[in-house]
Amino acid sequence: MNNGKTMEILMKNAVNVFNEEELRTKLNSGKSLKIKFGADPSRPDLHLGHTVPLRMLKVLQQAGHHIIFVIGDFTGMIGDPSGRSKTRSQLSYEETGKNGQTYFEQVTKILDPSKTEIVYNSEWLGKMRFADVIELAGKYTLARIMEREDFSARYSNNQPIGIHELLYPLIQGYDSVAVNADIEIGGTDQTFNLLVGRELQKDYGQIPQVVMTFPLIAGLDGVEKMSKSLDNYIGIDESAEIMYEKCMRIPDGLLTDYFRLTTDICEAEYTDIISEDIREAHKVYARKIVEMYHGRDCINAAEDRYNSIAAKAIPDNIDVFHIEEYETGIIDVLVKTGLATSNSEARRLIAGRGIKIDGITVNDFSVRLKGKFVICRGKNKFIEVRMKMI
RNA sequence: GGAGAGGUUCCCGAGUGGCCAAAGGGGGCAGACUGUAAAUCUGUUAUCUAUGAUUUCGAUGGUUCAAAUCCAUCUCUCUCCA
Repeated sequence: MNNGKTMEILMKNAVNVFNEEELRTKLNSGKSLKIKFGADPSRPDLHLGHTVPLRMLKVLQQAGHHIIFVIGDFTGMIGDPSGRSKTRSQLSYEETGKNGQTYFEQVTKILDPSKTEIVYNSEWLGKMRFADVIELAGKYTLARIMEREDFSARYSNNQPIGIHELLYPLIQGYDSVAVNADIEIGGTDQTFNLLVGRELQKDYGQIPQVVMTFPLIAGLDGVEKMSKSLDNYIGIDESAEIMYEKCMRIPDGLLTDYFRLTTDICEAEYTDIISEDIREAHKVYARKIVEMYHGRDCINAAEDRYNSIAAKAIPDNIDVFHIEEYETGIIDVLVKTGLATSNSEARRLIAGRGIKIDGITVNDFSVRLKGKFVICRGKNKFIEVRMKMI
């Protein structure tokens, strides 16, 4: 891939580039550049939202550049106390190491492992003495930190701001100094932090990194950004069937963004399908995503399963749950299989006509069950139960 | 160091002695409609051996026939002043 093409793809997707001229110069220098990308160490469960910048990293990789993943294990080990009641679980060295490994396995579904390096920021942050921290803190001013909108908003609303929180941008920015990054990539929510890195590099006598930010995609709820904790995500580790199903649930208005930011399908092609038949467009997207993360061979099975559920039929390969009893009540079965979390919830679901056995709605709490049957909650949770046979 | 405001069920937030398992909203779940979308409407959202019982309103103890509500102590959080 030539530099012009690389530049074009980056510019097309980036929200902001600081700044474009520097980027062009660096790309044309002929050097293999160091591209920094920061990663949260706590939960290495990547979803499609993460793939937006990852795909840009791939483009850079294909142009011969070197990716450095900085795992923020140092901050992970301190634990961020801003969550109030819960003290965030502190991660051990083994855990962060393991998470890093998992992370690597997931990102290499997209990236070339031979050009991808993982480093942990505890390597340098852990060695800093207090004097070093003071020196770092002295490079920035309160006024500049307060430029960050969330800080200033919290301040004017009399919300607490921890001193360590003020330091976070500096800590993260220092990572850029430590790895001497040429370019840093991140989501638009990281803009401020990335720019701090750029400023700090100047202070430490380095050539400042080019900062590029990319859009965050909204999750399946259509409002919030995609995130695991909001449960509105499509995980790249999820099964082909689940992926397909979730893709079909993407709100119509967001499909264009999903196509643009998470696939290679060209603009003309997807805009055509979307304007013609939005339903078909979802299918095209779902197939593409399954293909990307599970391979072409998995597409048909995932699609068939989806269609059979949509037709209100029971899918072929559903989870089987064994109960070591000959006979028991419906409520017991719901709780044992995890379809309900308590007897009360089980009763509620039955009262609300949300439970079916072999396709027939249950309307009596006292139903006794035995043998083999398929039980479902709502429209898409199915479990085949096999009781002990006589 | 001083002054003040707070801690309510998944979240936000009402509730100042019985009608409180606790308003309202959000979110979740289920139903209708549909394209397993969105929007809309409905129901539901502590637990249990279930027309009843048990536990829940930061913690512990107390007052009372009766406490989320009153008192004491403790604890945590936030704001302001110095």
